[in-house]
Amino acid sequence: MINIKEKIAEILVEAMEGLTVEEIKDMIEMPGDSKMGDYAFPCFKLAKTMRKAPPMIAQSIAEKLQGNELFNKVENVNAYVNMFLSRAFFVRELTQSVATEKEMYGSSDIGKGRKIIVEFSSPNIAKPFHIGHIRSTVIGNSIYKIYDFLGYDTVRINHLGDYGTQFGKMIVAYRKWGNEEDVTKEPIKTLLGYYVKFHEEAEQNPSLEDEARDVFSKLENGAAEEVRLWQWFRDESLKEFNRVYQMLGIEFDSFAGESFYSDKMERILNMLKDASLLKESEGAQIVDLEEYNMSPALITKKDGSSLYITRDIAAAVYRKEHYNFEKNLYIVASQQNLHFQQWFKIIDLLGLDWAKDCVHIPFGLVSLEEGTMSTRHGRVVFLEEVLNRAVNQTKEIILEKNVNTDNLDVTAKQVGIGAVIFQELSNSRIKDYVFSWDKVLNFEGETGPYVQYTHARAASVLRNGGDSTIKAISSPEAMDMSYLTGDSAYDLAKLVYRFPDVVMDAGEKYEPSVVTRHIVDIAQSFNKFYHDEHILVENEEEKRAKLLLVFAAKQTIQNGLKLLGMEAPERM
RNA sequence: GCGCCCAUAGCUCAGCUGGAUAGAGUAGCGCACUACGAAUGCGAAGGUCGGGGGUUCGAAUCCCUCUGGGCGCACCA
Repeated sequence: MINIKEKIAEILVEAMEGLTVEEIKDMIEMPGDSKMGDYAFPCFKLAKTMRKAPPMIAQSIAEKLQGNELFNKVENVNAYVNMFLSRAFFVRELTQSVATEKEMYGSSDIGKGRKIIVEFSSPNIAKPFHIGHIRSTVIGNSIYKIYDFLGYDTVRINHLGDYGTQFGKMIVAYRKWGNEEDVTKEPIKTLLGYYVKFHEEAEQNPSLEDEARDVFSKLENGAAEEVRLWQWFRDESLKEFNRVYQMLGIEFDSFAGESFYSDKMERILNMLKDASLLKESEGAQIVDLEEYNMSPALITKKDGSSLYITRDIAAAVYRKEHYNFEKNLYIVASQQNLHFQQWFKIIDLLGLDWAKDCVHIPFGLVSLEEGTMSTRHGRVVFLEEVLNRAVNQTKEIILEKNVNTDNLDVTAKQVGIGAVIFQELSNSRIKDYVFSWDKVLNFEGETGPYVQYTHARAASVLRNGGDSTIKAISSPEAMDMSYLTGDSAYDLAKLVYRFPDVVMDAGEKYEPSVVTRHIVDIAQSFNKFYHDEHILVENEEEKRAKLLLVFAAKQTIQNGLKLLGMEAPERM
């Protein structure tokens, strides 16, 4: 498809000395108000170099552009050059591209041969998968989808929290109060119970903490009984996690969690020693980061056992050697900002120049109305329950509205789970939010169901279009686009046109909400078009042209939903 | 105490690397189903962009400062 900004810049470059096409391109704006044109060029900055008043510069530029086939009108308003595209020409270009590229519309090959690792979800074994975990899981999955769509060679890693002192606690608790039958029957709830009980007891009896650390130390040294229990807890937990991943339609390329690096940490310790970075303090080994304005990083405890920072360093080194990534992304809560800053600095100090390629992508905190979520106090909302309730609610709505679906259960799942995902990806990552049932079960306004509904509605129109639809899509070049020059049709086309840029932008910012927002805009614009214009008209030429635009909108919404990790139902 | 993040309509949030009159959704109010799906659309109303300085032709956006909130800061992850 033609790149309009570039085209404009190429024409303008002749009129402006000393500026490159790229620089001019960056100066071109797309006004929010279409009365001021489709593209605009502010001339204020040029005043100094060209030594002329901005309005005069605008006037001469406008004259240069007038008469070009790309534009319908070019005018000079308040030192802005406002450009109005030739609508028929534009809509033709656009709809042809979408009809040709279809499910690849918006994709790119800029990532070809470039490896990117996305670490996300990473729940703690033996603890429930609660609503706090949805963020890393869903945001990470979408970032993976976006990079995949941009042509990158992606690796999804679930860095399971399957190691550490918490397992010492779990094992101690199991031995004191647990039994095998309960764990097998309901693994996570039972294990959580042990964990909670452990902390209650430990308040009275602090020596339990030491006992737990001791047990973890044994586990790390390969003691048979400890390893057996740990393995069992891990297996049972994974079964339960996989059920949630399946509901969400999320997969991973690797489940190499923290335990995977158990035998790779000694090497890291040696590297740190060789670089003279290790220092003893209060019996523990630390890296002093004071001159970088950070608190010291604790590498090993006084009993010699490891901490997660060392595992993260070991994981990064392993990944560099095993995958040779170009970028290594961590979708982890903002609470861990300092942790990442610390160990990024440490690998930098180790002289590993790829430290700069490791990126922490933080997101805000989810809390409950009654306060911060706390696993050990049992104050959590289970993700599975949220998903199930959303699905049930959807079922009720479908039955109540008596709409036609192919399959009630499948559709309810697509819409209900989609609603939860969509809401999660609606706002900027970094914002904190308070979980509320009312909000997560509300399907009106800027929600997933709204976008999916719009998609289904477009699908319905295309079905009703029958043969005309097929002809429109198969030979888009044979269309009379003058039927698509009305404001609502044209506004829709402009939004569809921006989709590839939006995907790119979302990738650069690691921000799926950019895609979410944009498909809401497209849906709104489509619904307006739908109300303003009759699509299935008598005139075959007009009908086909309009169906082609409907197809372009529907396809773009679908591509966007896929990038969020959602389904795009044909009926709902 | 130190560090990082957030603050825009009653509520939840957009606002692109500074650009023309700050936009959606939601709640409340008033409309529109004899056209292709009303989980929809349209209209009116709703703002000292947390306060104060500064840079600039131009600031919600950049800099400084204050206030309010969140998170983190040694043997958990």
